[in-house]
Amino acid sequence: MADHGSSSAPGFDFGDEEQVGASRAVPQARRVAVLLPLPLPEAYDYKVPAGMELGEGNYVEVPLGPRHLLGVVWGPGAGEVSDTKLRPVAQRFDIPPMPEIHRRFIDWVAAYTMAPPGAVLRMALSAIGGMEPPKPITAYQLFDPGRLAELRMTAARRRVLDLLADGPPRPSAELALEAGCSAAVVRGLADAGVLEPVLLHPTRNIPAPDWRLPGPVLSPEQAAAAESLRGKVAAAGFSTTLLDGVTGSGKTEVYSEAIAACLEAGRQVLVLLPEIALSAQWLERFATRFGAPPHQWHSDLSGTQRRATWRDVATGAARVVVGARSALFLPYPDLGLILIDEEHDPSFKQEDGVIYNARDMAVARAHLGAIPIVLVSATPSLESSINADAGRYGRLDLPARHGGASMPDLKLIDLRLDRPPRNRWLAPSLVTALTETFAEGEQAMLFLNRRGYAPLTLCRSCGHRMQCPNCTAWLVEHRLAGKLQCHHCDFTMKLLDVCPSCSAEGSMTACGPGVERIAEEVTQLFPDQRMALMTSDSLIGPHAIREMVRRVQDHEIDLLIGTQVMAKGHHFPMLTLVGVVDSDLGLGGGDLRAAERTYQLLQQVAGRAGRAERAGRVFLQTYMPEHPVLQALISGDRASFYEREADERHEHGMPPFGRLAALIVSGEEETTVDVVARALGRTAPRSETVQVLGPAPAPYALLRGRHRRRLLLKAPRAVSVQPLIAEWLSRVEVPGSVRVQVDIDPYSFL
DNA sequence: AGCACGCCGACT
DNA sequence: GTCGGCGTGCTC
Repeated sequence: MADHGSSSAPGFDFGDEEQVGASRAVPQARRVAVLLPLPLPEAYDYKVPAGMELGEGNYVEVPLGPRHLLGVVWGPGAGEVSDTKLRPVAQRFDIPPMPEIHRRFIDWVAAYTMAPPGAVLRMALSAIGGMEPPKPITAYQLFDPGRLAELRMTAARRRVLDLLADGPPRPSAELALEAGCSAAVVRGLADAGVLEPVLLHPTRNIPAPDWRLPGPVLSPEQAAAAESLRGKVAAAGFSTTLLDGVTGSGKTEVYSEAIAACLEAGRQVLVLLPEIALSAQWLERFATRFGAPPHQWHSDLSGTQRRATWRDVATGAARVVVGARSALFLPYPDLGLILIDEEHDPSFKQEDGVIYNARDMAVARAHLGAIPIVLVSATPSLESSINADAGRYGRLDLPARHGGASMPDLKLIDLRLDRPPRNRWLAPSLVTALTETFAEGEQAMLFLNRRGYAPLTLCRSCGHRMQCPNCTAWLVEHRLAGKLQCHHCDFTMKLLDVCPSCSAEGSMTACGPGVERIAEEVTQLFPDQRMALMTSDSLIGPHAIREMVRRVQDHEIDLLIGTQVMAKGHHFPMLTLVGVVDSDLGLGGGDLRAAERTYQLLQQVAGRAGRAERAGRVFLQTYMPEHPVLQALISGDRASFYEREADERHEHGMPPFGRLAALIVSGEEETTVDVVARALGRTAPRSETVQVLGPAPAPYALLRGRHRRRLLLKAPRAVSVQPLIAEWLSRVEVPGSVRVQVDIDPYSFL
């Protein structure tokens, strides 16, 4: 082949353009490989039209079948498709090309997650609604004062002209506002040729966070940790550090010093948070520390905001980006530091489409970019903790609560001894504690990780249970909405008076509590206290959350009842009592991760109590007070709990000591799904070291109308599982009606 | 991911 | 006899 002229990236030789004479006997079309945001197995080749200059990373518009798509030049054309089939690139967009490191990252994520590269590119591009530069704004300036003579002057016109006589060109709306007239006056002047329209290119003048501002006074421990992080940033090489400190130990202040150091070095910073929408307080603290807000990236941005932010990242104007997991896929030209706050949070794991854990992909991104990454948590994931102990990650501990506040006092309530009355859920001692708290004029919080009124509805007459027709799940009663609702698909139905099975009247009974039912109980017990529900049903959007947080802070509310949305990162100084209604929820099921997850969640909830100078009390209601998770929580001995969990993982070869991958086989027809799942089970790669378990019904064997089976592959750490799985899948015939998803490093061990 | 092509039931 | 269901396959 005659492509010996190709040069190294970035930029390469596309063909014959600079070749002279007879070195190339047959003129070939200049071609490039363009990656499209579709789940295609590879990039497609396109012809480069005469006069168009293309380099790797350029954003282009290309035809595909009947439509036109946005794609990215991924490299030189592979040349496997004949010239006659090639179609030309339609357009090159005039924006900074996708950085080389970002393209390598996309390829890496695709290879790791076993997703088509185009599917990963799709996540990276989903943000951009279009490639057009921001629309110029029409402004007006004085044009021809000579024409003033022949102009019929009015008072309104006079004011507009006076404004423009000593001021910059302004858009008509602005002029009209300042002159106190309508935009028609401005238009009239323009039509008369007195004013001249000029196009202003909007320069987004975003104040940059200022690293020079003095930070808060740090305790010696904080200062030492901050200095260590500053050192990592200065070293400018790959490193992973686990910053481990209890709620209130000042982790944010510490890692802010790393942000300052990175800003000082002139590089970009990415901060990933589990749910940016919930973090108004985080943003406020950032703005206070750095004198300007960071760029935000989350699902609630409008199209315009998204485009602007995307552009700011691409041009490097955005210095600090705070966002949910998808912010990892923005095209940073010069990323110098990544921070993952609440690194243990399960919401970093994306479960649909490309299945990936943003925390792990971020570590890979840091490795590719040779930059430091800091994982931050009060309750680190067992993986990160073990990796730190093994020396793969650095570890920085912040032991104490900063500012003198003491840790809350945790107590177990043994529900077998301290029994709530029939059809009530709060133990007498918890009710007493609530009474005391309200008497002191302080606030309380009741936590129950269950939305709705009751998780199960059954018929007292025949025992019929209300189940979702599309999922293996009970229908949850939402009494406030008057509905039964499935929490896994969009199925809802009205509450019934008559049993659908035996037609008995008035026999349908709510079983067990949800937050609404706890609210009902509390209203009866404390009719004078102001109470609010805080769940994902009642708080839609960041505004609702912000408003609720404000009402609690302003003490317009005495008692909060909520699910885990309430557990995240809000500081309520007057909140001194936390009651966990059901600490055992989540411990069942036999998942090896259940204990860890419950520990993290309850520790986080407990951290809500007593932030200021007031001591906090936490009561955990349980039927199994001897359980290691609960013992670890009340003793405060996290170390031995983690050690035991780590031993168990080690013994079973579970992550991070071994590797896991899950295959999820799904389809609408159960028998076909079973056939495929069994075929995969038969042909599974098995050896002394590699095991495959299953197929077994997936945790929700029926979800959204699709039957699901699951296989779990377990291999030693040293084994690269992707090639094994690729080979495995290639041996099994999968009909189009069945989908096989690969989940590398599944979150659930089931 | 779209979109077209392609074989089997209910309409004019 | 057609219109239309969505199963399979292609798009450089």
